[in-house]
Amino acid sequence: MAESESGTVDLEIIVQGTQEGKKQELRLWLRMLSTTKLISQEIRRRLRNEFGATLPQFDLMAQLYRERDGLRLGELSKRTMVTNGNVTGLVERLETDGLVLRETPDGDRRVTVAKLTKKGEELFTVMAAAHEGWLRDMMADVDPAIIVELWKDIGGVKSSVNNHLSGAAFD
Amino acid sequence: MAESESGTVDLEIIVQGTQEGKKQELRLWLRMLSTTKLISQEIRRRLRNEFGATLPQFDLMAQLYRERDGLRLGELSKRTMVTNGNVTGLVERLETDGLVLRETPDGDRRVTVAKLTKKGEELFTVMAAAHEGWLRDMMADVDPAIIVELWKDIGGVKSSVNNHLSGAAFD
DNA sequence: GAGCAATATTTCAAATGTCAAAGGTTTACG
DNA sequence: CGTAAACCTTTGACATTTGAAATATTGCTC
Repeated sequence: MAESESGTVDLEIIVQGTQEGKKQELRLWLRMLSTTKLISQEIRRRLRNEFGATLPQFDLMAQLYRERDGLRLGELSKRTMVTNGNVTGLVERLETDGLVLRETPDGDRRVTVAKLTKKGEELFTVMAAAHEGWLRDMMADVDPAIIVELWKDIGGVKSSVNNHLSGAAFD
Repeated sequence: MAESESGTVDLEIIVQGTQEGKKQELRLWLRMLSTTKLISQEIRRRLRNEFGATLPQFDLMAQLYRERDGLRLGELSKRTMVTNGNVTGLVERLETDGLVLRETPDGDRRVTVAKLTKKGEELFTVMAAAHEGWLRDMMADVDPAIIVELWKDIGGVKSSVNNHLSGAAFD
């Protein structure tokens, strides 16, 4: 990081400017998208082969795992970035498998809260450990310092995107 | 976690090591995933509102646009990172809308080649320009140098992942 | 307390996505 | 030739996804 402060003009920037200069964002986006797809597919494959689970199910369970008191479906929807209607079906299937249960709190009958069952917790614990290992494996060739830097810089991208949405959203 | 090179010990690494040290990859992955989802949703929304198109359709057309002679469905499947069966339906719908056409080459009747129609080309040209602009907007707050750096470093991640897949794939 | 806006979830139709199996075609080999 | 292996696409069963409309419940206002 930190090239060319004030005063001097950096050659690299000039080169970029003349070569392309405009489509850097598009190029970055395409690479982010393909890399994310690649990793997703790999995780999906392993979740399926080793646990008979799907990635959205894993994501949903991950959210419930860190909120042992359960989450309202709307909250689940926000945290998993999945639409409401989608959460309904997802939770339904997980309930069928006995991994999640639904209950309506006394105070407000509009609300449905989903929780992990004992069985769900146990399964998730195993899956989460495997999942973390898969990611370490996949990124094994990447310098740890780069990983930290990527995390920060992608955070910057995320913030920028959040500030330029047409609809409404945040982090 | 294999830190510490020879001689000097970097403070930052120590801090990382004591704080977490292990889950950096997972943390990065979660951020990549959420950021990608965020951008995807925004692009999807705008494609729908402004052009009545979907993101997978746009992706598919983008591939055909840069291969004016058309692509075999298998090639389309690889480039869009979508399964064969999915490409079939995608192309079918685009054909219904008159944006894409299918033809079987003389030499090999197993093959189906998809091409953009005139109408498809014209629509894609307009969409692509808008699409690029949206990305520039969304990433407007990110330093251009960071964008280039992210592109490179994510490339490194992609390579690493490709080298550690359980199934088979490449770039 | 009747009516209505705000909340929260579900339902619905259409599209996308995976995987596995089935269908044709071509190629290679004996 | 004739058959088996290899190749390419489609089909089928399910799961996920979105967006919009429908339901249900609560809370507020007059």
